[in-house]
Amino acid sequence: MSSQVSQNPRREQVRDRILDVAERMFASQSFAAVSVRHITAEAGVNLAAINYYFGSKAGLLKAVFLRRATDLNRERLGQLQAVLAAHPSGPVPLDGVLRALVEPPIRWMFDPSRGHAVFIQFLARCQLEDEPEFKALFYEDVEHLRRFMPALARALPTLPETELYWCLHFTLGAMHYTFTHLERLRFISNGMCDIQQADEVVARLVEFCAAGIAARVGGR
Amino acid sequence: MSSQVSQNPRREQVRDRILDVAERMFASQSFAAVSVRHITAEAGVNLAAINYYFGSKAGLLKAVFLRRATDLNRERLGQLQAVLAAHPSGPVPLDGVLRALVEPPIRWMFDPSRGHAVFIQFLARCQLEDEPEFKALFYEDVEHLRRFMPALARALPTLPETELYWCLHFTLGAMHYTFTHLERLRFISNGMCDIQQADEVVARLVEFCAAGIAARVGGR
DNA sequence: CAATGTATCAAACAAAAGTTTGTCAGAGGA
DNA sequence: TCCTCTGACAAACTTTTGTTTGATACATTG
Repeated sequence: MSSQVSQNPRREQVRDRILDVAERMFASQSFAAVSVRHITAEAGVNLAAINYYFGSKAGLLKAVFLRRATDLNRERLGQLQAVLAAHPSGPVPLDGVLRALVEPPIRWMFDPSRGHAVFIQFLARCQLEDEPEFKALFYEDVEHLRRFMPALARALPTLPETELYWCLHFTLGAMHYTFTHLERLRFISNGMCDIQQADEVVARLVEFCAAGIAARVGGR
Repeated sequence: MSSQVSQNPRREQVRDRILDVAERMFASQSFAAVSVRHITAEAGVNLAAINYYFGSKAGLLKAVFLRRATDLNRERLGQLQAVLAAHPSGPVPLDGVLRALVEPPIRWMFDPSRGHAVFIQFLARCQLEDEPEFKALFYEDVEHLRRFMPALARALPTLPETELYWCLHFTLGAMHYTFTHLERLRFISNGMCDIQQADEVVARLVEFCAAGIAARVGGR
């Protein structure tokens, strides 16, 4: 195991291998439950490598987050801009806005290539970490959700701002739960809800939330 | 600190104090992140007390769970039975079924007395613990959710079973997220969504989910 | 009163944790 | 060739972890 480590002359390889393993472990276990010894052992690198490359265990978590968070937010906002651009004036379809919010992460979730699927679960789990250092990291990430508020306001011109926030909240909830508890849905339904296609999940999610929001508009 | 510990002749007092502190700490931090030393220090009891009363740290978590989980499930199922009994034949109102599902925990969440509010967050967080010993504990708890399926079927006779599971899933998601991320809703809305009343949250949640489910029935 | 069992305590235990250190091999530049 | 810098390594470091151990005080029971 230790003899075949040095067969790769590439420099970045060790760093990326650590990030991949850490991403996977932090996705299924809490920060405190994962030890740097487990990560380095599974990655086949030296124990000191994490402190060498990332300064500390906390630095590693940050690096795992930052490696992909920017890309995900870019996808979301790009899709949002596309919807807004398609409707330059007047109302924007609610479906489109919601889709821009939930489709990119759901697609990542079902993406077998690279660690995209794992990252989504990592993201969902790490939001619950309580250490202030991490909270600040994820609160920065919340900022990009604020960009969806003007779009929602354009899709629902009659709804007061407070209502919009509640709609966003419930939508994020249904999405978030899909990240973390999809396995449980499969279990509780005795395998009936065995989902392989991202499109189907996105369609269900968007339809559910759009209807829930529409009820606020009409049934006031 | 240690001199005023023995002022209470009651036996159960130490046990309950440990449970209260552990419930609170496990609600805001992961299992691995909380040490028995932190718990016992905060509870003002001896370090060995946890192993004495609960056998192990894992046993303590189980005890925290079992202390209130039964009561919560009883409330839920009681409310469900009341709705079903009020409509002995024919269709059951969807609102009532959903309300039986989400109202008890949301009420607990806003209950200032005892540790009810903390327990709900404890419950939400611990569902993500990965150790098989705990997973089994919470999968038992999933069983009582299955009791809601016949009721949902009576409320939505035309919907296939798979659809019912999805509706249950999204509803649990919106509810669950309210448990864990209510603080974030307050933050992202700049305090506009400053909720104090359980009734309002329940009403919003039930309305949102009922409409989302109704869309599946009508817009097929 | 004597005996028993329970609850609490300080102390120690072994294991695991994150981090630091010093050394060595090798590539690249002067 | 010599020097320098980077990366990888084993080893040790200091805390902290969960758990166990006896000893002691006290209430209850015989």
